[in-house]
Amino acid sequence: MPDQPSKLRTRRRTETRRTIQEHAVRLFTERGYDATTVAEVAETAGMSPMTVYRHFPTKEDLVLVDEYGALVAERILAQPATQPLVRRIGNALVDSATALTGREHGEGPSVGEEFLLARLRLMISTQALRARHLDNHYVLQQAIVDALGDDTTDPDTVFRAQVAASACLAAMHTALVRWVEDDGRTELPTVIAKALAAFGADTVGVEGGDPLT
Amino acid sequence: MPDQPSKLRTRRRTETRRTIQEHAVRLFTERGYDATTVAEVAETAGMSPMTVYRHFPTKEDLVLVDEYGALVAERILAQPATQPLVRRIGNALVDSATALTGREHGEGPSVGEEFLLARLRLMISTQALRARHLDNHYVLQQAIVDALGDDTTDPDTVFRAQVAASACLAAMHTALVRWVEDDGRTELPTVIAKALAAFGADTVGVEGGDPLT
DNA sequence: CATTTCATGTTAGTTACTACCAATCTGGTA
DNA sequence: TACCAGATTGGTAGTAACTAACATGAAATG
Repeated sequence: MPDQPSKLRTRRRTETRRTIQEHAVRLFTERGYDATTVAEVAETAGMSPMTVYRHFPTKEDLVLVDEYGALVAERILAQPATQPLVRRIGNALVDSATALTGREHGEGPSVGEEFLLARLRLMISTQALRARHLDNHYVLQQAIVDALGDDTTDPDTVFRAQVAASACLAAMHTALVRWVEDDGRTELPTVIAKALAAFGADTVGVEGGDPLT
Repeated sequence: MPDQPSKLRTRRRTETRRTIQEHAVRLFTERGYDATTVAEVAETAGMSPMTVYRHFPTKEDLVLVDEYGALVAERILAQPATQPLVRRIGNALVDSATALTGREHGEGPSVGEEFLLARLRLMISTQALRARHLDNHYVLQQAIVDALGDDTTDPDTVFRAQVAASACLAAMHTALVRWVEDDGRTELPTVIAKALAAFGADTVGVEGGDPLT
């Protein structure tokens, strides 16, 4: 039983995955998500529909790959537990976004970012995709709460963590939408920080906004 | 051409709607949502599948009826515009919940509330339903921003309103989950208020929590 | 080279949903 | 009462997203 099932096989595997996904996103963008069938995607990618289903369990998964979840959970752990909840979570979200869309100052969206933008455009404009994307946030929320590692015996503590996580994720999603509407011209971490600051400042009232703004 | 197409017709219409929905929720709860076909629901309700689809465009809509959206939008307008955003929205959410689950003090869940609980249990445990439910929040968010009626020319103001609305709705959703896990023993408005206070207090930091807690 | 494992293809089936047409029923009118 | 217009329902056929079961070719291991 090979722990690393032979480099060549896994390479081809991820290769075909990429191929399928790129063709899918392109077709969806051109003709619309609902108007494109999985069979058409398969044909364009030069394979049978079954193969597509083997790599992506549902049509939605052709667009919704979650590179984000693992990053966030990892960065939550890096935050000092002394900070207030929303700050720990917020920082982790901003850091993850930085890691995801790393670009040099002054540059425009990179190639990878253009792909991300295309996918997000689909996720926001298509009902089915938007719904599943928001549901992914729901499980990411659980991951964050777990990563926070606060006292899990006290239901009230858990509840507060859940509220903080869901609220932060919602703010981040709003930031994502704005980022897309701006075609990614502003840097993503900046927009997310702005969103978090906005809802933080408003919650406080008027007493001096966050310097992040 | 009768403007009010004869009371009796509309009455029967809403009647069959209720019938279908009750049978559907019961079957879904007993056998599971995915394991129950629309054809089975139709048969149980004593009608053809076509009729079910005439009354509910999708299987998901058999569970997801939104009595909440209109209430919230209406109550946003009732809030004084001097308050900070999250308070205006939060108050509207709590008030709407009160209106929705009005019960006398000391009572347990009413009949209507039991039905609501059953539907929410399905919405939370079933992927497809949970996703669509969260997506409904997404459109409710837009309704709230519109109802706030703040300066729509300044993109930053709109952005802040969107962030506040989405964060509040996320907090409310977390409250809903908790309410369901508690089988509705605590009163819903109380739980929602607690959630909003939690994320408000945490955002502020430590400087004196909200008296709502 | 033999064997086992994996990626792919084929076929047939289920189910949500749509389009279209026919039958039936209801509410009001001549 | 007889009748008409519109609304409600039913039936049939079709599309498309999946799933299960089996066969085949290529690749990795011994």
